[in-house]
Amino acid sequence: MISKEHNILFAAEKLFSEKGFEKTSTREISSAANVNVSMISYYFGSKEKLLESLFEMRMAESQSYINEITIRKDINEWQKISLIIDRYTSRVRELKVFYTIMQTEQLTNKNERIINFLKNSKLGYLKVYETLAKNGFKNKVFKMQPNIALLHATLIGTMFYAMNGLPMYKEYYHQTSENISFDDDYYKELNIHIKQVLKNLLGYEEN
Amino acid sequence: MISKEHNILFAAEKLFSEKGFEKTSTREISSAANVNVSMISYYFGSKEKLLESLFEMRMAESQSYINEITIRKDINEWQKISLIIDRYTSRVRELKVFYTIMQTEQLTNKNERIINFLKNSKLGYLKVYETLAKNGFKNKVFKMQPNIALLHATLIGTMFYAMNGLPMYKEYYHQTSENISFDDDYYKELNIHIKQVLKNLLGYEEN
DNA sequence: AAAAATCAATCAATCGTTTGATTTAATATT
DNA sequence: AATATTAAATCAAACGATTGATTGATTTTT
Repeated sequence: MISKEHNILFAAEKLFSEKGFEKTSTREISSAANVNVSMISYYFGSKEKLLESLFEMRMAESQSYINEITIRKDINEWQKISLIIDRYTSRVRELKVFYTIMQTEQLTNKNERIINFLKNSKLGYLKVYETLAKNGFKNKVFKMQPNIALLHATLIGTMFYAMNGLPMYKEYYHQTSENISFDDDYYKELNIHIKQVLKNLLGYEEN
Repeated sequence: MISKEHNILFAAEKLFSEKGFEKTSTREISSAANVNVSMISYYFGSKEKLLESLFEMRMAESQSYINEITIRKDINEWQKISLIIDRYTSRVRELKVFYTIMQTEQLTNKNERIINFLKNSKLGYLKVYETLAKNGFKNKVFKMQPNIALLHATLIGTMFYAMNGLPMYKEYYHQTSENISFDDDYYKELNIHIKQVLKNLLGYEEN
């Protein structure tokens, strides 16, 4: 059984994603979560802190798998990057609602805690890519040393923009929004596309 | 002399970009534009329609230069794409405030007129890239025929994500936000980076 | 019997918008 | 050119609605 605290969190996540933080009222959240309005303040303190809690939860989840991959010694740097892309693609798809919120808040949010979540997350990724690219170059896996910030921008930018564009793309090809196999193919293609772009940027050639 | 109507429009654009549409009140807009609150309804009908007017203005501006480039016969397909990227990069930088709004509204806005502005804009770009890629392949300028939707996602996604990431990137390198030559270099690098990615995707090789 | 959870009701604040009066500008009439 | 008439622009004040949050009583759990 899921606690009321989690009900509020998940209901809020869904609504924030669909309508944005400001357009979502605490009354909407509470009725979607089947709790009294006052429960939001009771459990989280405020609507603002509810958003912070949401970020706290989702950001913590994503930290773990990166280290897991980077410390492996049985695969080379490209295979590590390839794995990170795989995990990230499926995670972004799985948590589409949250990543929509993240993108929005990245653009206008002034909350210090949230800004810090985003900053730390981004700097963490940059550090990982930098190390992998450097080691990969040293080990002759990669032939080039691209600008890591731009490489990251391309990776994340492509991922998010392709994700956001899917509904329109789907409509353009006269697909109903329920057709999930269309989505599967789309994300599969996206995954290959991103890897191809990164291969080119890093100068990686398969044997 | 600029009319009050324009004052409102530009004040709103700045505020929407900084705080988001919902967090910006009509009173803030009116005092930033040095007009009475009621002037918003008087000139635009409502706050919502003010946003629509803003989209109408900015979207109309961007349509023209694309056709201008595509119909040229003195340059090949890669040169056309290269030119479009140049124009788009400088435009996005110049109208950063508006494109921030555009990105936000793309994620949560439900207004039909705005959705249509965005849809038509995107479909227009896709059509242009599709034609250029096809003709370029036929004329042996390009060696590959990539997925246009994903190519577009990479182009736009990289551009926006790199743009949004600039302040953090700047802070990371201990640059003051007033240092514009840092920005110049950054956008120059970004421009080259995007072109490199597209060259790889299209299979274009310089002579 | 103490603590935690839940509730309906209410709070002040802020929101977008409208009102009706007033001023300014444009047009018509003498 | 001077005056009268109409239209456009501007304003302070107020509107009803909604917002996030809190209260203090009540129920449930420990």
